[in-house]
Amino acid sequence: MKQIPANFSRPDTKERLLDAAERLFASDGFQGTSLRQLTAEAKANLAAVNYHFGSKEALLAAVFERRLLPLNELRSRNLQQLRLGAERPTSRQVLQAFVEPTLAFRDRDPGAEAFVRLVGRAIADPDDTLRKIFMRLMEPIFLLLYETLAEALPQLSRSDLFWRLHFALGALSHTMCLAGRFQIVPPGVTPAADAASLTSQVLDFLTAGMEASCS
Amino acid sequence: MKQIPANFSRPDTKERLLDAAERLFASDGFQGTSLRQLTAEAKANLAAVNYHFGSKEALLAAVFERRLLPLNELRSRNLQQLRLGAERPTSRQVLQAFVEPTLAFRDRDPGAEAFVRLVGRAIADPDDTLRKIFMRLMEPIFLLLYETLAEALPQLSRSDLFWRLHFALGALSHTMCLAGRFQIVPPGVTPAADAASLTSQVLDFLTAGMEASCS
DNA sequence: GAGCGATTAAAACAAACGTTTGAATGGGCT
DNA sequence: AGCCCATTCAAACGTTTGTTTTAATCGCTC
Repeated sequence: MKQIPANFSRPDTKERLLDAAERLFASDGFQGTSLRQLTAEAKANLAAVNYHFGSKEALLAAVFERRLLPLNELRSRNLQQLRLGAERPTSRQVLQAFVEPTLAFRDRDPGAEAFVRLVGRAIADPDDTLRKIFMRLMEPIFLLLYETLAEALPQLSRSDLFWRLHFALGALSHTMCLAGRFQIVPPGVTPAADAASLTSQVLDFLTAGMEASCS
Repeated sequence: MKQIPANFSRPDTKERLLDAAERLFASDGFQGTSLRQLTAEAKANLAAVNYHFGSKEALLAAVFERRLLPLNELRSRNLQQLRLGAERPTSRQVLQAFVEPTLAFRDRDPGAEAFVRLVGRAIADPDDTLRKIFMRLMEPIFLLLYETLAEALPQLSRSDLFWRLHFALGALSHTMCLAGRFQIVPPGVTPAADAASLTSQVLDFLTAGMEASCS
């Protein structure tokens, strides 16, 4: 016999599913997260995913869109402002416009950290579905970032810039993915990881790398 | 009725399984690769995996050990030589000792490219099993790399160096993972990807980043 | 030829999976 | 009260999965 709770329908079911999905996709991956696990964590019924989102894949897309669209909106605004400025932007300014909102995003609410981890890993995820969703959402901002950096670094060929941007994105993605969790820590190392000092450190590294002279 | 081929037992079954596993784990991930898919590609029977390796997980470990142990041996020798030298190594020399064999590895045989992709992704793989195998095998060389860099960059605090090493490994991993395959290419970009010029480019970037002054 | 051990095969097992189905529930409206 | 629609529920469906089981095959040795 079916068990139906006293307060049958809850208006926040969709949100609970998104929150649980965000956490579990970040920690266990898309394939490593079953819908039964996910709906248990969300205190929802298994069929709720198909009802609200249509499929597991569509839920994944919704998880990404929920936060990545606003984040990219913010990044895009930052970059557009630099391009409209009176002076040519420096590479540090461009990178900062992209990196700062990204790393600061982590502290906005409890779920955001999981999201940052998920996005940090997305670029290299073995799952085609996940990687394709991510790339679709990232293409416009990637191209804008690339073109804005090209303005800042006119001495670099487009292909060299392309490679360097990938090195930079690799470094940033790894940083996001780590989220201050280290499995191997050498003696004498106590890595601090507040967003502001981490941002400063990664910008030092990336700016120097982008501006390096060719050998 | 069982179908038994004329030449019943083949001495290379184990190797074919390892090769197929390497390719499929690299392209589809550990979880995304089924044993049926894998044994079909290896032209072996489903039970062969359990017979020769004991489990899917043990096969994964064997795939990693087959190439990563010799690669790390080579990296380790390179680094040890630098530490035994008369002069303090430069950060570029240290990074080169680590990066060069890694990117050059790709060209040694047809399967090695898949392996490089697999390793490039391993650091951030959502699958715990895979990541743990990888980290177990990487811990000694990671610590050696860290300590050798500490010699090269005595002006950096150990914690700053730790972060920068992670930025560098993120950039390298992403490069390995990409393997010259790009989904988003801006107009006017024709990225060349031969190992030697790629190595030079990534070393320029990483060296500058490691040596950046703090802001 | 018989026995042995290594190797291979197909079938079987138990579990897990995303999706679908049909019924129940609750709130709003007439 | 009855109807409608949105939402939730448990069961069912068909498929897939890693592992195990049992028997057959082959080469070697005596």
